[in-house]
Amino acid sequence: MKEKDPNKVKAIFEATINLFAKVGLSGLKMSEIAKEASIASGTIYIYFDSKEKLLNELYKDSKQNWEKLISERLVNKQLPLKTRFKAIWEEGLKFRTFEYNKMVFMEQFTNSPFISEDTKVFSNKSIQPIYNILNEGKESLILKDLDNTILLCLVYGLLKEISFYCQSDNLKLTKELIDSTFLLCWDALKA
Amino acid sequence: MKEKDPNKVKAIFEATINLFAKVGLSGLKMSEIAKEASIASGTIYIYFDSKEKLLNELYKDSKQNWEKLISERLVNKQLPLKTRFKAIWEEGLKFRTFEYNKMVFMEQFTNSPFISEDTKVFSNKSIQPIYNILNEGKESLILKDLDNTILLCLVYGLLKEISFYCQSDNLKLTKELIDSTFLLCWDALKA
Amino acid sequence: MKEKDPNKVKAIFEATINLFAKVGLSGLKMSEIAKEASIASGTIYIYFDSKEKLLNELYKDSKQNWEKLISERLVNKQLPLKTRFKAIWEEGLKFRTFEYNKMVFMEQFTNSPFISEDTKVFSNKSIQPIYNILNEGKESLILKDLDNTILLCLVYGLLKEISFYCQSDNLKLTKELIDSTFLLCWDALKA
Amino acid sequence: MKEKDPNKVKAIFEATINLFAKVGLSGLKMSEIAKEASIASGTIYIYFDSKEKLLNELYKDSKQNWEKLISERLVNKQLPLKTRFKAIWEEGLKFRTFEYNKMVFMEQFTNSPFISEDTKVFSNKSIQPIYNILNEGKESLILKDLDNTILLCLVYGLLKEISFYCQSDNLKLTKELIDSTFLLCWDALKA
DNA sequence: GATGAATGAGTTTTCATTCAT
DNA sequence: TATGAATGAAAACTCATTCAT
Repeated sequence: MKEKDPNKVKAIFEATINLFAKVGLSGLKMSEIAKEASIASGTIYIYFDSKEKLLNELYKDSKQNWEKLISERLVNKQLPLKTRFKAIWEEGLKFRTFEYNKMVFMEQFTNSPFISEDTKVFSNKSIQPIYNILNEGKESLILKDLDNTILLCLVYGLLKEISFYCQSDNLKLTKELIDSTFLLCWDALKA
Repeated sequence: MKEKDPNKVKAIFEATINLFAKVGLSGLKMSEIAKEASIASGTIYIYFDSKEKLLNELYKDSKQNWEKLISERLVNKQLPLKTRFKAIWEEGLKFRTFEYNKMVFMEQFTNSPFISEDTKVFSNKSIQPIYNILNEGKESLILKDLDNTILLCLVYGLLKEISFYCQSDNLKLTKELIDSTFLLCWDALKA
Repeated sequence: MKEKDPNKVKAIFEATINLFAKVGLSGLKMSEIAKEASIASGTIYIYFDSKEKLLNELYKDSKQNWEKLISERLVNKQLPLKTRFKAIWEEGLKFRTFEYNKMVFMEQFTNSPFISEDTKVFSNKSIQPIYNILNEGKESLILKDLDNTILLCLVYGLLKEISFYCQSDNLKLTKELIDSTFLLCWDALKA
Repeated sequence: MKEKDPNKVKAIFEATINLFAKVGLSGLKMSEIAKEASIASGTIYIYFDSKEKLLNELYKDSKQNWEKLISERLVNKQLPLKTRFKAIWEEGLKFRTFEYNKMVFMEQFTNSPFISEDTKVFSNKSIQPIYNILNEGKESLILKDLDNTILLCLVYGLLKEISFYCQSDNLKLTKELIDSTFLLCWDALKA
């Protein structure tokens, strides 16, 4: 990625995600991305060497956003675990609904021929903070003593599904929804 | 051979799913599918008019398998709700793990340029039986009185995530896993 | 062309001409010819080595039919030239209307990549008898003293056009039509 | 170059006709057309959606050229009918000889699998002006009182055949040829 | 001999990428 | 830098021909 107009990079990323939401990963065409970004197709190549590079950069960018959010939400250790967890839940649900297409892009991209070896080894620190809070909950006997992988499946699984229905307007992201879905989540996890 | 070989359709479907697992939807090439199915590329076109048709048929077939399973599991109304639900859970988890790639294919296909209008309106009776059991549980005050969409998000979300880790060998599909994940699920749903 | 069932050869020829009338030379497909002839596509290859061979054989066969007709019509030298010419005209018009598609096939085939060197040198004796009658007419000062090529253009040109409209039912091949078109032809040719 | 090159359409049309003259309709290949037009095969698809579209557009363009010529030649009503008719004859013969391949393309295309329903209903105003002059001639008792279809068969038939021999250099398009062929035509038509 | 599913070479068509403007 | 027409390698698709039955 060359250092040129940063707004254009952002525009290209946005156009790519918007298009992805419409046509999926397999439907993404450079010419269409350019059209969606209101630029010429050749212009994309000023910012990205290839389609593969563009998608990998977009993946990394999206992943960093998500990780940044998670880690930012985890600072305050003063509050009770349930309160902290709920804060993460709320933030996660909002973020995932708002950035739904980015998240789905990330998931599909991981299992596509576009992902480079380089990107595959890209940081996966997003899981660590959540791991920590789960460990803390298990140690203090608040949460079920199950493998973190299993507990995370519940949290992420519910998060993904709910955010899907929210972004497609089958569910409204209200305070009530956040509360009731967190209740489901918590009842499942608690010892 | 003079008669159209019914096994060939199956072989093509399997080859497509296998390849999909390796390269994703965007990486699927007719020539590669043919190679994977050990037939000539032209042969695919004897059974399917086009790539689009093939993928749509595969989608419908996969969906029907899933729906068939769900509805078959729901016959015996004698047993208590929790027992019946657990049976579905176990079966669903096994099926989804075993047919993991088909399930992911279905999800990605739904948001791809390949899906036809025809397929979009294809039956969605898979949800009905589960809806019924959820309604029954809510009426008898066993389950939380929440929107079915929300409750299904929990069930499906957990199912999807667990089966993902099972098929990738990060989790083993043992009796213990089935029990503990069902416990998570049930604790979440129960009133 | 192997010597097998001669009816099948005829059926294949007919099917080819019928199909040609519908889809033109470029639209001819071996599988469609087979279907039109109510046989399997492989069967065609028992009678003809290749598509090219089939078309070349059909061309030769069609050409021979036409030449046979012309020469048969020219035997009786007793009658006056105009009478003999009119007989040819009538016969030619009937034949061309009836065998319209064969004639058009022949014309298009001549200018196609299918025609073999072998067929190109195939006899062209069809013109000779007409040449003779034109020469006779010019010698006896009945017909215009113009190049035979030019005179033939008039005869064939009118013949082709009229037969086109007859076979497409825009003209009816009645005695009146034969008379009036022959009159046109004769008025043009006569000195 | 940033603007679509209007000459390119013309170049593609010309390449197609040139190639058609060599290999016929069934021998036309997009890659060969591109080579003949000295462009990349992909470039054709910037100007035409498909081979079918290209051929249909070429047909319409060719037809319009012919119609334009015919109608332009018919303006001056001052001159005697025979003079006007001869002018058309001369012009038609020259045009048809010069554009011989276009004319043959048009005829073969009409009976091919490429022609679209859209093109089938494409204007056929070329006949009208000639119809008018024939009607005028019949009313003033100069021409034979025969169906216009029949009279046109003679005119077009002769025109087609003569131009065929001219373009293939078996006849030379001299003043004498124009005169003698017109004489043939006129003798046929005149009452 | 007859069949028609299977084959794969040869087309058409797509689309990431280049490059003249 | 920005453009978008042009490119051509690669993918989808066709269809003459083969061959097991």
